Amino acid sequence: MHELNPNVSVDCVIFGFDFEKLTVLLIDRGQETKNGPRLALPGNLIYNDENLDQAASRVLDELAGIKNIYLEQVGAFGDPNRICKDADREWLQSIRAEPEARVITVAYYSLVKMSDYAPHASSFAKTAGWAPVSELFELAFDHYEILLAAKEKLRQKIKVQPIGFNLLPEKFTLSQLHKLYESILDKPLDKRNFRRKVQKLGIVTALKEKQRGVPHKPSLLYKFDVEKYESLSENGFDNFGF
Amino acid sequence: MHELNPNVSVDCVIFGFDFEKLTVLLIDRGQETKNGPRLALPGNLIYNDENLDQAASRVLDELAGIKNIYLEQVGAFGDPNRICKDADREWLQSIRAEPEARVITVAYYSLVKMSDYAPHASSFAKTAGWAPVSELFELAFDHYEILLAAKEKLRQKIKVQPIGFNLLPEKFTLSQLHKLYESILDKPLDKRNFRRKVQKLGIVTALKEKQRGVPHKPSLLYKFDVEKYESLSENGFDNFGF
DNA sequence: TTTGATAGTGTAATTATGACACGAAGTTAA
DNA sequence: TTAACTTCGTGTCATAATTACACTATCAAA
Repeated sequence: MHELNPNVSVDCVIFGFDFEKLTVLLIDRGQETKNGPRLALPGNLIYNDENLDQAASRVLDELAGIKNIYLEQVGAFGDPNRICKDADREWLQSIRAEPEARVITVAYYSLVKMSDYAPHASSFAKTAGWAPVSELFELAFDHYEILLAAKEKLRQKIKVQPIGFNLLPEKFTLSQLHKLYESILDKPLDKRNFRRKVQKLGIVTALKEKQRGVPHKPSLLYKFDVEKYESLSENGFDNFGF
Repeated sequence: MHELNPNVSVDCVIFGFDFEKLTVLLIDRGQETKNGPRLALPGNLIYNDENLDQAASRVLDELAGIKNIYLEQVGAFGDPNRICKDADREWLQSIRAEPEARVITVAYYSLVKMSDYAPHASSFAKTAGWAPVSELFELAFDHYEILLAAKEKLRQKIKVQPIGFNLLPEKFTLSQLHKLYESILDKPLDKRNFRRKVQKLGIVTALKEKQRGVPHKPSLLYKFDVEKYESLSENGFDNFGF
């Protein structure tokens, strides 16, 4: 039946990249609650006739207008006190949860091309906006904990699979890719070694086109080469790591 | 309140190692159901006043008498049809789930020293027993899918952290460790290269003691050296990979 | 034309990996 | 007691991957 499950929600950690830092999409719950910060991850209860992945996609679309993106489960979070029933009563009602129910949440992270998604307001969130991950230190509920877990999953995943391209536009420079990897891995990577490695992987193709309008030497643009990536994967190659 | 949550369960993939193959602890539900095999992962509904990790530990203890072991979350599984309400009505009742409720499960995997745990029967399971992972092809509900996901998590994890020792007795031989890694990674590893790598890691210590009672040249015994491992970890070393 | 900013490039030393074979040390059975 | 069997334990060499490191080129703006 198409009804809300009062015990299970999904929360989405939507990562973006502003060419400088890794960012995350947050919603502003409008008013300070007694026990917590205003900023929260977009999330909502699931319906009983959808699976978890579908629920995450739906929430992403409803709350941020985002469709068809890279989405991966982080895990389930279920501390009995993860939501404070007193302080967050109003909030719980606004998402149609029963204020007395215990809510377990399944967290997802997703990677989007930041420019594609101008955050929009919804009935649930007064406003939504991008915040640099490294400048956040608290969020509502247990969402900061979820954010850290998502960041860690992303870090591990990107060491092993070339998913970073989901955060960049179709055409990008190797410097941008470089900074992206540094942001996610939280450590400096040698420029020349990075470029050598990327080029040896063989999954980026240089375009016959340069950056325009920059006040310095323009960089060659590259694209992620899906065909090459897939043919490598099919042939058992599985080391796309950094 | 200490009551069952009808919508959320935990299921545990308990891995063991019989010195030949990776095994998993399964319970036998006693009778064939209309739609599925008898063998299932140990699992049960959670209580509303425990967190998910606690629930997994509790279930492990109740269903298999296992305490204080390595435990890691695999993820949440929530397909609306993961449990067939008609065929499994009896089973649902036996674990006190409401037959009409939709149950989402949070899966964990754990690593135990097989010899420490003689599987026992419980009120939920007629019998419990170890089965080689590689010889299984179906399980009740979506448990085979969960098993595969757990195996994959374990594979990824062991590439990066020395958790394999949880599957071995205190004293073990390098050949046993070697076979363990081959079982988990599902591929042959060169003996000499493996031994070189393990020894260079510096987290096993040779004992002044040999294997006894084997009908061939006895092997030196080793132990996992927790202190060395921790001091390496603290100093930022993080490549325990294979 | 100078300044400032980023792009783009190569080498050499070190370390890690992968392939490969045989004598040693026990037990068992003839 | 000897022969057969099984697993243990070891080293080298070729190749590949990683690390550390510095200067010139190209563009825009002042």
